[in-house]
Amino acid sequence: MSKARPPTGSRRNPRVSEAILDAAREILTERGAAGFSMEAVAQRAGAGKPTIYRWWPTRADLLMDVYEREKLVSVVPAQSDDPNDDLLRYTVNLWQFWSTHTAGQAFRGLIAEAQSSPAAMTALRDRFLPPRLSTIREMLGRILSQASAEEIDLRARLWLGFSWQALLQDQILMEEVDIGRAIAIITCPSGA
Amino acid sequence: MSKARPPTGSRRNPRVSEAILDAAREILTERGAAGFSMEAVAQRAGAGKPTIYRWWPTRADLLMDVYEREKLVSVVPAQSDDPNDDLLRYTVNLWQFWSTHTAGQAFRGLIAEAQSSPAAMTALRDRFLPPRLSTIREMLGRILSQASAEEIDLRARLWLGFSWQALLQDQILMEEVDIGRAIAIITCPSGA
Amino acid sequence: MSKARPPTGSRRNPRVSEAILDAAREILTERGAAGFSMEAVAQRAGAGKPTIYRWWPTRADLLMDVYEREKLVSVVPAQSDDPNDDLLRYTVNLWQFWSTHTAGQAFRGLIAEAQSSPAAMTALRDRFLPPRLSTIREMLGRILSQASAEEIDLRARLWLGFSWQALLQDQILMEEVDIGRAIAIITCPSGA
Amino acid sequence: MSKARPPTGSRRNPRVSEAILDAAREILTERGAAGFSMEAVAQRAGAGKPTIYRWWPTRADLLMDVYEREKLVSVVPAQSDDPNDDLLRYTVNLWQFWSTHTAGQAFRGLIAEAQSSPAAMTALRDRFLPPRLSTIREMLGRILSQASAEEIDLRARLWLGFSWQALLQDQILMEEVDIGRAIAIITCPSGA
DNA sequence: GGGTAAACGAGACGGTACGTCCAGTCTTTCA
DNA sequence: TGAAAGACTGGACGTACCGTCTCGTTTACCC
Repeated sequence: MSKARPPTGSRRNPRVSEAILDAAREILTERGAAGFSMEAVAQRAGAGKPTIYRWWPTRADLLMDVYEREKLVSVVPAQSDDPNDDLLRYTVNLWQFWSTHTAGQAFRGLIAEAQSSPAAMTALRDRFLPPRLSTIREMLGRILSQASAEEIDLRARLWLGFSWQALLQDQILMEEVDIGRAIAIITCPSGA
Repeated sequence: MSKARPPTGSRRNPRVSEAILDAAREILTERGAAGFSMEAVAQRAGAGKPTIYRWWPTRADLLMDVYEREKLVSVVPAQSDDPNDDLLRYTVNLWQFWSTHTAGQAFRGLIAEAQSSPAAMTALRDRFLPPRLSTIREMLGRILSQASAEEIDLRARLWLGFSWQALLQDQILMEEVDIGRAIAIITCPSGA
Repeated sequence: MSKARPPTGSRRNPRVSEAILDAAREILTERGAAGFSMEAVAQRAGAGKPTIYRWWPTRADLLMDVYEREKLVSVVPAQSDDPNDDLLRYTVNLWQFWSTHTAGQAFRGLIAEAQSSPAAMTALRDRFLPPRLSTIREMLGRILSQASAEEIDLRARLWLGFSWQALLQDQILMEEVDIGRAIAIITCPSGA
Repeated sequence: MSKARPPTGSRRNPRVSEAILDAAREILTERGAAGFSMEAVAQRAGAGKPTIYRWWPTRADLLMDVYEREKLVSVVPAQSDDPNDDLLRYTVNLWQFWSTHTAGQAFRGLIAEAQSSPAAMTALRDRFLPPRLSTIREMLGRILSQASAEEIDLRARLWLGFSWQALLQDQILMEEVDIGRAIAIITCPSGA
């Protein structure tokens, strides 16, 4: 599986990073989070393990990077004049993205890793999630324009949890209608 | 109707099961999900690995059993005349249970395991969660007495996801007020 | 694989011994010395391991017993008026016996066992071999009527070694002619 | 028991092989073939099991290697002008070698292993024995200069068997006189 | 334009854990 | 009371990865 690659000498070789990320992606797609090991990635990429560890010190780093690259391709928050629909579209796209691409497996692996590795937990909480939560908060803010930051944050967590429980139970195949109703609930106007 | 002859031979030794579950509990408490290995449990329990595998064929089985036994001790759904408060109490107790006992680590380990082991995923989804979701549905049903089963189920998932995201981010330390507000949101009356 | 068997309570049940020996024989035949374990025998016989250990305290005992029972069937030293031919016949029969029956595997297992178990070594040397060596000595004595006991014993060992090295190398398929020539050599008249 | 050893990186570290072979030798000497396990060798050598399996895929490989290294030290066929005496000397030396060194245990372990492992049998028959049988054939050839190859081969097997039966019965303590007489018999001139 | 430094493939290495098999012993049940 | 059978501890099996380390090779940059 090792592709012939001309060495670049003393500068970082971008082909190598590419090969490694490709390999990681392929393994996640073919064998899921279970088959994902640094060993397997190195093997498939035709790279040495130290090379991987040099650029991605932990498994979490690699998983996050794979996820990011996939993300670029598809999920982008829209900004129409119906913010409610924007959030629905975004959510539906995200679930789609998780179910049809490598990303779902990468994310599942990342969350699993975080349960046993403090470093991965930190990376997840402090690096990976914040920008994503921001996006959600921003969308929710457009819907509930008068709500406090705490209120928004709480609803963002509800949204996050709803998506996670579906992913982590391998139940991300859900009718758009149902997702819409869930969105409706977590955006319901706060009790006076 | 011929009476089946009861099998002869030694009976399962309850002290052994106890020792194994105790060891598992202690390891989860002391070292968290990361340090939890069948090997370590066997070691600490002074038991042979085959003995463990005889009664708990997979890691998930053992984790679930540890969780169950802990559960008996503490979290029980109340049934007062304020169903809204019942749900809050239950949730607060559960988070408390997760944070102060072994249970949180066991559950985190179980969810992580399910991400890479199909058997664990099946066990989680088909054996572990159903009774718990039932409890939640029942409580939600008392609050939203006119809602359809699908509606209740959806809100149960929202509740589940909210709890999971907190647990899986190691953020189960939350003000009771906030939990209350989250509960309020997922029980908000469906838009007429 | 367990055959239904009425239990007999506090008297030894001959059916059990039979079942165990049968199982041992079958396993040796089907899987060779490699697959022969007390566990497997107990399993196949539908017996408990302690039952086996009660009557055959070591693996060697069981192997020897299996060998003995097979032996009754076939190899008997003849006693014609050509003692040289008697020995040849006996040897050829023995090799045949080893190659076509369970016995070869049992014997190989016994010798192997003796290399790591002092008890098995003792049993082999002091119980199993003596009667067999006697038979050989007796036959050799008829051929070399004037040789001393030491002389006979030495040649018996040569005969024994010749057969063993063939068995232990899985090379017991040898032309009768060659066996005959080997016999001729070890019975050659001692140098004057 | 692990001795500090500088790592050598991507080239095989000879100190490691040494440590492993030393450990294997020591265990054979101290505990005999019975106590010889890959686990114990790894433990004593301060090496990981995979390291052992990398270089010696089977137990037989390791036993053979231990045997070879010992051999270098002592048993070498002489070539005087009395070929008969050469063979005697060689045999006596070999038995001595088996009885006073680690080698006897290694060889016994190897033969035992071959009875239950086809791979070990192959290694024994196709790799280990041939050079040794050649030596013997060569010596016998010098004694019986007119004998055919088949004749020599047969007598080589007699010699081999004689040595084996002594080793495998733990009876390698034999008077040199007796060994001499056995040699005399298997080198007796073939009947006209 | 020759020497140095970094990146890289390769893979050895000590470890930990896996899940399984077997040896022997202990305990319980039943005739 | 003693035979039978299942449960048990414990040790070894052979394998998969972990993360670290050291090699030797190949450029790219700097003096």
